[in-house]
Amino acid sequence: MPESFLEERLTMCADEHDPAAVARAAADLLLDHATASRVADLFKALSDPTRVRIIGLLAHAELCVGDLARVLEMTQPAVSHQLRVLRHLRIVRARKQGRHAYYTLMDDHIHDLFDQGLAHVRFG
Amino acid sequence: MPESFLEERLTMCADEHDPAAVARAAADLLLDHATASRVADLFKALSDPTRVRIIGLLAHAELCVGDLARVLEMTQPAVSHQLRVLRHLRIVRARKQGRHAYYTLMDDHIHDLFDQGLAHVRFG
DNA sequence: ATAACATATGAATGTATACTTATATGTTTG
DNA sequence: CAAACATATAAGTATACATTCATATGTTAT
Repeated sequence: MPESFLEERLTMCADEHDPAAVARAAADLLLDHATASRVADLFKALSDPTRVRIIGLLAHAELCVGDLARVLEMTQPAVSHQLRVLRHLRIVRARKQGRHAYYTLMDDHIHDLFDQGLAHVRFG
Repeated sequence: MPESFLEERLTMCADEHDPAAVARAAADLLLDHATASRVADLFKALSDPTRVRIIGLLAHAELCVGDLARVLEMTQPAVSHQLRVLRHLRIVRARKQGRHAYYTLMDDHIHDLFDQGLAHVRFG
């Protein structure tokens, strides 16, 4: 009964059930490499303390690079590098005005993820 | 007006506003290092394609190490290594029975995060 | 134009980490 | 007890990456 494996969360084990059924059921649940990599990349954005702090700040306000560096007490190139990472992951957006670059979060999904992760750490 | 910075999402810039007010407002929003690291560690669990696939499987069923390795088409030590990482991050729990170790997700928060990340990748 | 400033990029370095091969620990079966 | 099996760990390697220092690009002000 391969379907039953999918209905609810129970134990699959090739030693105790039909190995072919287990293999088939698990293969249905398994993410392909491409999707798994995209999900991993998304979470990688929030897997570094500096980026978490940056995202936490940008969740509330638009800030320029210099202020970010000042508040984080980090060098400007270090902050700029992380902003580039976040930019390439399409998590952050830069608005250039004069000699400043103002950064904000690209969308609210990241904001939601951030809040959920923070909540899990604080009460959970 | 430092409070106004906190109310809504707007632009802060030490060059255009009172630098002290910006510094104070941003410092209020800034996560401390310890919290940021814990949040980062949580997301680190989902920042690797292999772990994403493992978590995706365990979100639906309890599986033993051998089956995980078979389904993922990876060596047993490689899977065991990632399971140890997830165990140390308290994201996964092992139930030992006989010569098998059955793994499940520790709690549903991870399940929620996984779903949200996957949704963001698939639609959005 | 030149100086001062804001940001981005490049090279280099140290550290973390994902996987492999080999082995150790512990469990069932003969 | 011995053999086969399931899982965990150790050592080694290769890659990824976060930061620093130095420099490049571009903007405003004098």
